[in-house]
Amino acid sequence: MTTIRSVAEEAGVSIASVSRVINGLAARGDTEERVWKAIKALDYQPNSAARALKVRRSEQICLSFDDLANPAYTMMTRGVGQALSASEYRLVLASAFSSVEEIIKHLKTMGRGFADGLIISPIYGDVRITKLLSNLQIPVVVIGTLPEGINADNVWVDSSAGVEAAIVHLKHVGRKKIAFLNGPLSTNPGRRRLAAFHNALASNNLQSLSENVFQADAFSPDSAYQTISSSKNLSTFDSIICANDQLAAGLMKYCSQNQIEIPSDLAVIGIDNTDLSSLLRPTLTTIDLHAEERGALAAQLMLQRLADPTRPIQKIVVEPTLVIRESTEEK
Amino acid sequence: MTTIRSVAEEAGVSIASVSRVINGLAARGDTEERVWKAIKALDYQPNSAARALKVRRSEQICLSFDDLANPAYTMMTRGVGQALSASEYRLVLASAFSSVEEIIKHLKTMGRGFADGLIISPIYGDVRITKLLSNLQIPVVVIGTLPEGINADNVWVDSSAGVEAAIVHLKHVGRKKIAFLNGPLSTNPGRRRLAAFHNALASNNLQSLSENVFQADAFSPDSAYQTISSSKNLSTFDSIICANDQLAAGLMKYCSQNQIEIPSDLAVIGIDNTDLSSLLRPTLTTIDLHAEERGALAAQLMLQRLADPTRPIQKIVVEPTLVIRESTEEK
DNA sequence: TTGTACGCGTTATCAG
DNA sequence: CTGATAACGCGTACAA
Repeated sequence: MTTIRSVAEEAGVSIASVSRVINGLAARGDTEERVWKAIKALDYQPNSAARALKVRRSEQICLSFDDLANPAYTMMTRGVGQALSASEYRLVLASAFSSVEEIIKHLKTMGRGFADGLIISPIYGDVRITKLLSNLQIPVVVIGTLPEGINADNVWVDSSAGVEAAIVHLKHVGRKKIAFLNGPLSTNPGRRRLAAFHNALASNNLQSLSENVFQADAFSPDSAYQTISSSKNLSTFDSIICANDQLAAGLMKYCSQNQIEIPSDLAVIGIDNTDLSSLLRPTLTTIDLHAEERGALAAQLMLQRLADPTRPIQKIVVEPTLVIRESTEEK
Repeated sequence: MTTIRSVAEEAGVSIASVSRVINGLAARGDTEERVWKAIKALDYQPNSAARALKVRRSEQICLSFDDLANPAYTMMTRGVGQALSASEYRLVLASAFSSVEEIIKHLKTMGRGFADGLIISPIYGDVRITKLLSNLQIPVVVIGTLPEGINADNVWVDSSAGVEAAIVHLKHVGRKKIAFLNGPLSTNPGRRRLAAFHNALASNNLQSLSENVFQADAFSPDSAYQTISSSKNLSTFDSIICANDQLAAGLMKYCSQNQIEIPSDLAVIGIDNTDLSSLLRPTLTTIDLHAEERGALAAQLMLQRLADPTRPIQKIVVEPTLVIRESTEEK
């Protein structure tokens, strides 16, 4: 193994000089030159564990969320990864595959100092998670709604405004009987989007028809398909907003199999603007929540906080964008 | 900060005893009890940097690939993440966002000991990557074709067999004029899948029509769309195999915009069996290369090698599966 | 400007 | 079975 000692020997200087050269501190020209030469010759790489132990920084940032299967999180991961790739920090992934217990396990190990910061998108409102987060000794950036009592940098998107815009749009293209296909109510997005739906109906003077909420038990196409298949009142509505594109895709599959024409029989709107939305037939009108951008913003917040721990807490609000495609064209 | 010393003090024993208790070595009943009590009381977590420095293991496994934007890699990541989540190892992501230079940068830092193993899917045949890989001091598992001269555990899928099966299937449903929509030739999959196409045509006594290869410059829907739009001979063919589902989706978009009926005018086959394939209209016949499973297998190979560095090199071959859907139904 | 020496928090060795 | 102590590789006072 090639350590800082071997380099020092090779270059004929002390280890202190090698360390200084590496960390860009003052050194005489020829010393510097010899050190770099030795480093190249031996292909020396500072040991990150020793360095971390000494400087108390791991140069790693942990990204934690609930389910990598959800494309929205994939997009976020890309944003974070891209923003971090230019920095000195590595990205450690801690996806929990939809289990609160796993997230808690992860959070507990965060005290070990293997990460300098945590970016987390906590979709379950579990109090244990909140408690662990608030006890954390490293900076936290939350993507999504900030849990009660947590004071952290935050990237937030007003999904309610997106749902509102969707309903305004539906009204504008002449739809009045609007339904909502929701994901699990055990999640923050599920609860928030449903509430937004009801509020938006009211604020637009639209009737809230009975049984206008279809409740899927996961944010997945299959779950949407099951839910819709087993409920018999879809034909009551002329339009439906889905809590994400995956749900919309599952719904559209059901429609195409049951001779329900989109958009003539039923207008459909999704959320997230995933790749899916422009590839489905018809193409899907959707609320872009800018997941990738939010990931990048969260990473930037983290880098800034790491660079200056004293700066005031920041909250960045991202505005949703309604992307209009074929699935809501006028009849 | 609470260290092993504080725990020792609290428990009234030596730090050596604390270390032993933690690592499950022999200790007298009451000693053990007091140590655990102190650990709970102080909420002690061993510092991972100090531990890594001492035992020369970071308990991290690095996953490196070229582009997280490609759903196939997302699926792989999930497989790896899930397989690792039960282990003591963390998953460090090093996605390179389609730049060879970035991969090389990552590989160079692997010498620092921040990861105990590297799982990599090198799709560019760059010699510098091969060289860096062979110099690595930690175990490597390669997903995909093993670069010349590299001796590593390997998870390989015979995509040629998949293409062959696709062509047999097309022939069986009465298609004879088969085209191929390829991704970049600068990638291993691009080169291999194209070769497989030509071989399969020959072995099935099918005519290789002129200009039967459409060459996209990325494995993305947009790229497929551009490529097909700017080439005027698509109507020459009655069927087309695409180098992945993304390309197929882009192609299908073009078709639906240009009144080309699938499957009656053109049968379409994709590769990867991503979520997309069952959600597109018509649903897409595709070659499942079992990306998630390959990721999980690679992780298992890595865990096994880490547990026993002397075990012989393993190569796991995954068989592709042709998933038949609507896009290749008989006319 | 350079070198010596110490400490970061652990694990592991070796006497007791 | 336990406790003192020497590493692990690096960064940095402090002294030269």
